[in-house]
Amino acid sequence: MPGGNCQRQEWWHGKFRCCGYRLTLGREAILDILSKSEGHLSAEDVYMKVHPKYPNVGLTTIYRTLNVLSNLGIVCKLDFGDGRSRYELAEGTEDTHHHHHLVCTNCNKVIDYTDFIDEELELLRKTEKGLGAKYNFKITNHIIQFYGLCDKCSGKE
Amino acid sequence: MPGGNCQRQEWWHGKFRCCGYRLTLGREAILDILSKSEGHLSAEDVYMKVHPKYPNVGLTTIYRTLNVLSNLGIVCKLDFGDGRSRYELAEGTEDTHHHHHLVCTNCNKVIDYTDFIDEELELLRKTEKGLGAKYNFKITNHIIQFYGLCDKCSGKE
DNA sequence: TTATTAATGGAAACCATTTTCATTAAGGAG
DNA sequence: CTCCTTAATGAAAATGGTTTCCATTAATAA
Repeated sequence: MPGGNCQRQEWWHGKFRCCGYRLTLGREAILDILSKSEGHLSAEDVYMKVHPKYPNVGLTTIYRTLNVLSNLGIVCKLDFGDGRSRYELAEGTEDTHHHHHLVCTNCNKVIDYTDFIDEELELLRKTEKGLGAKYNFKITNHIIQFYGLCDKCSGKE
Repeated sequence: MPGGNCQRQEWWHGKFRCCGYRLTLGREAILDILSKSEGHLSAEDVYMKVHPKYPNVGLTTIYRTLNVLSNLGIVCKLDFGDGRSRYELAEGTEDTHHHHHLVCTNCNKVIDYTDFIDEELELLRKTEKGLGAKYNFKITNHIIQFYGLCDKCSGKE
């Protein structure tokens, strides 16, 4: 598992290569943005961040690249119920700490939390192993999300 | 918590009433279909099932009703990454057993599983309580999903 | 350097979902 | 039971995130 920026690039490089993908400027730009931003970016968010530095990278490429990255397991595609997909670097991509989400169903605010991670990891490991074997499923990722009303929204009613 | 069909209807009736919603034929039809079907229905799935018996219930009403039911916590809105939302009766709506999903990112096949539920429930109870207090979040629902490649799709590579 | 073919961008297409608006009907008041 | 208020509805149109098309560009292997 890579550590620094250089090694990380090498890693992506390798992942791309061995799957027959070409490493282009646009893709590197997108990976760069993702690794520098805190999660939950929509395709358009990524576009807005990439555009100033690389004005010739179109939104279509953002979508295509995010799909590729998602298929490779490098980014995780999320849905918070606001009609657009969100993307963040998947765990295992160094400096990404294991976390999950608390989503307000009213204002769509999202809180990352890292509590109970140890117990959670224990259960997840067991579950992944058990389910993987039972259903012959090759598990690559998981999502845990809690839904409810946030501080402000629960007060309003 | 209601048991039979009659009591269940009473329960919905009450939930609707106390929130100022009117109980219409269309809404009852939709609830009826949801309670008779195994989960993971898209809005259009519901429409197709409701239509033969109630041809004058439009797709718009299906969407509107599913939203209302989702807000009331009667149904749970899910996303399996295939571009359309899925709905199923939320837990706590009797005969709905606590379960989660195993989603194939290649063919979108979904497997329900109920393994490790006891340990999971323990963790969830703790997490909900802890997070609820810490962030002053009123948690009403949660989702746990594992992603990966199913039996068939992992063999293909 | 050249040839092959994946990658790209811009425009158009797609399609699930939402909005609009005129009409209908649920449910409380009398 | 009837009337009245207003939520609910359906059909059509609008919306908007995402994908597809296609001609052009550029990354990689030979």
